[in-house]
Amino acid sequence: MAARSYGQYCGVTTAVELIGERWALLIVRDLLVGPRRYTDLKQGLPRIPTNILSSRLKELQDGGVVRRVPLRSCGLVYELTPYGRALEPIVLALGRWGFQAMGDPDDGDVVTPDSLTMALRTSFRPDQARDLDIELHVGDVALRVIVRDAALQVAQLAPPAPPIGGVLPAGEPEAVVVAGPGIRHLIAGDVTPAEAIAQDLVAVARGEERILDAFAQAFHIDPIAA
Amino acid sequence: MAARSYGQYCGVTTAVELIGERWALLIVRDLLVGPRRYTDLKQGLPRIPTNILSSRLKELQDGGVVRRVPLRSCGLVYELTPYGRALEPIVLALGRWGFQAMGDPDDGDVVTPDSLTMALRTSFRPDQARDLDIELHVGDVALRVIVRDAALQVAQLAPPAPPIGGVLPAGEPEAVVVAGPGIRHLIAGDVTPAEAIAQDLVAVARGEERILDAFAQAFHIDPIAA
DNA sequence: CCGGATCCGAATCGATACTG
DNA sequence: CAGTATCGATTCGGATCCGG
Repeated sequence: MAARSYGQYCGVTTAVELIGERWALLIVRDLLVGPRRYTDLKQGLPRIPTNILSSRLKELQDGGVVRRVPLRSCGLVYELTPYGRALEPIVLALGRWGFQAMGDPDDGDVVTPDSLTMALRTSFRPDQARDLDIELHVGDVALRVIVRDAALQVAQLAPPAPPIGGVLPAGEPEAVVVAGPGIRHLIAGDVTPAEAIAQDLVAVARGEERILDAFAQAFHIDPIAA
Repeated sequence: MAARSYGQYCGVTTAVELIGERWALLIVRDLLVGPRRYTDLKQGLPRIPTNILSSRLKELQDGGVVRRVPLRSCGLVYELTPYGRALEPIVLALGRWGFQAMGDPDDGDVVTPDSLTMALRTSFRPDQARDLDIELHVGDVALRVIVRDAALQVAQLAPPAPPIGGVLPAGEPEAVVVAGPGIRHLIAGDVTPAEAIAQDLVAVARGEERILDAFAQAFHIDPIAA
């Protein structure tokens, strides 16, 4: 009853009624990284009005997409239901599609830990990836990015405390990579790793610059054939 | 500058800013069937206010998703750009996802030729499909559905004249199938073809009832594993 | 008929403040 | 921490109108 109906009996329409409202899919995006508390979501979506976050969570619960789970250690988290988790390939595909249209960031655009985590998942190519273990900084966000046996693992380091259930990987990364928004040119294959360094899109603060070859191979989004 | 920004530098966010406004993805759904005129779109989306249709088309053009093409035979059509057409797997996946949540139709819900066409594409399994040629009626909508060599072809018959570029298949269909909304239970595999007939979800008006076996095999959506 | 543009009331959204 | 309340700013929906 939350969403005004489109008046059509159709799967796409039903889907859009469930997750098509403003902010809804971004909430799902963040929950795909892991369960989150109300406050975590609010921080990860800095511009969302709190009443809207509240409404969306209620609607997503009514739609069977999200579940509210009390924690034994006080507090509660929101997490995706299996049905909600089934959106993962769709959100990843949307991320790849939208990636093509990303220009330079507008003033005030931020990068959040969850959005960057999903961006990495979005561009990850299991079949091309060799093992890799780096610390990646973009803006304020710091992630530990580990590829092992064609599997991607991302842990959030700096801004807040590690999220619930997030286990910090032991050991030291092979390298520390510091990047800005221009890193998308590396992922898009517009520039080689060497060019990316030369143009200051990316810097390797510690470790060998050759690590970027492995990075660019593991994380890549092909342009849409015209 | 149409869409209010979410303030994040992220592919998913960019995608949602391009196609996340109300009605936008349904316009894309219809355009995935083929180029459409303004009036076609308005008919296929009976509840869309005309000013909204107008705004969305403008925004989709600005976003590089839709193109406005004047026809030599007078008039003009909207069609997807290659970038817009790249949404096809996403829209199909969303249709499959939303299908799981479809209950019975609400009062006033309609089925349109384009939505039914996309619903068939959504549920089509090329690897399982044997050749098939039927006329399918759901509500007022009549389609000619042809499977040949694991390829699906759908032509719209009754309500309006065949759409631009739509070629009516020659010859007679093997069968005429008349269904209601309950056909989704057949596609979901909740019922066998025989049960679907017994429960009056589907009727074979002409031809052999066994044709439904081929139909159910070609068009199927697996439930999401819980 | 086609392809919209305009106007206006209703519903939603955004920003801020406030509470258990 | 996890929301609710309030209120002005936008957007949406429905109807009408207009030029070709």
